[in-house]
Amino acid sequence: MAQVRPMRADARRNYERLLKVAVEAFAEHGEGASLDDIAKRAGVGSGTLYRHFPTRQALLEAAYLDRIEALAARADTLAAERPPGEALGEWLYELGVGMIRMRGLRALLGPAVTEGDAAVATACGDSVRNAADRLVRAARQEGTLRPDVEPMDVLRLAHGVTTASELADAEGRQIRRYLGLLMEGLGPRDR
Amino acid sequence: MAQVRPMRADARRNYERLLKVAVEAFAEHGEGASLDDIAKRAGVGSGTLYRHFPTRQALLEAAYLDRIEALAARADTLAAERPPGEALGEWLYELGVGMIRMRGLRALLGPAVTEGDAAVATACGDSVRNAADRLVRAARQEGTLRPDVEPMDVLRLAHGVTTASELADAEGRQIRRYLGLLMEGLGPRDR
DNA sequence: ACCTGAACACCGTTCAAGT
DNA sequence: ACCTGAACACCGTTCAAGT
Repeated sequence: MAQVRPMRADARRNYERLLKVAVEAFAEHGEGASLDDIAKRAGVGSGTLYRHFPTRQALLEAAYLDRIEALAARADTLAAERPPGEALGEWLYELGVGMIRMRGLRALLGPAVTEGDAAVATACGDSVRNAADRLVRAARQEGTLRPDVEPMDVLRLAHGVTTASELADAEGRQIRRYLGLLMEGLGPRDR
Repeated sequence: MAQVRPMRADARRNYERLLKVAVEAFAEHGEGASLDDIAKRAGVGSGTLYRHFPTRQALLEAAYLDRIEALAARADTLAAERPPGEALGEWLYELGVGMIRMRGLRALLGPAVTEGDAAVATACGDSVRNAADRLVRAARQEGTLRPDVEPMDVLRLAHGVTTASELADAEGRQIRRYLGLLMEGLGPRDR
């Protein structure tokens, strides 16, 4: 692994300003927020934005990296505090609430759960997939999750249910209920 | 209701060419297909497209109206042929397959299941909601569907599950399985 | 009554020129 | 080494001029 050379002072400053403005812009206008506008609001030329973040996905990833890591850490906390099935359900709920509150997070997580043969190995994707892996494995062992359901299935379905609850209302008030119905379906067969 | 005056011959011709090209373009490039390109390919000025279809939604609706009506009719056929729960499941499956095959149909149906206090009363939306209404009511009566689940909930969740299966792979090979898990969750509580 | 296409605004992306 | 901003391509939308 190449040692990452420290950025020049002005580059570092621009990088940080861009991230700060990007989070605001994504919150305001969703994942489609104008990149040109972000550059302008950050007071840099558009070329500078592209230099630091060659694609929209790269910018999204950098902007939400810390919240993704917080979510991953939260998975461990929940796993330690509650029985596996409950931990998984609560984690998915918090993930869903995050995707609704921080518009742009969902756009970032979509590709991470897509069967993209390559190019999906992003840092964010790995964090989320690993967290889901741990929770799903435990719930399966406990017997509260069907054995044929994979972590990726759970992530995709949670993503879909979040979308569904956003269709109900923009604030996602149905998310808990919809996730409950999903979890019921993911439980062991019993008839 | 105002009597709809017949279109002038050239207008009618343009209208139809636009629809035909639009279906192709949406299939090829998804809901975001370039309107300018559609006009060009249909051999009309861009103004003509806007005259006939003031918004992208209006074009989507006109393009898919017949398939929506076929789906609504299909609901009645299924209701006559199978027990209610099965009819609902199969109908949702066919709806999902349609949304994956005809990219653009999902974009059309999204707003139709959104809690938009107004402006949602489109012809397409009404057809789909009515069909879902009949199937859901019957399944509830039969006892294979939880009584607290509304038709709109079912439509939204099916929409979400379809999105989830498209995340798995572009052809939606998981849709049957994912819908099965959802239907399990929508069944009566039994423990 | 309907159509055309130029005009305008906006956005993404690249790259030559600057420091 | 990094930044700037003009330049280009593309798209949505409107509207004056045409038939």
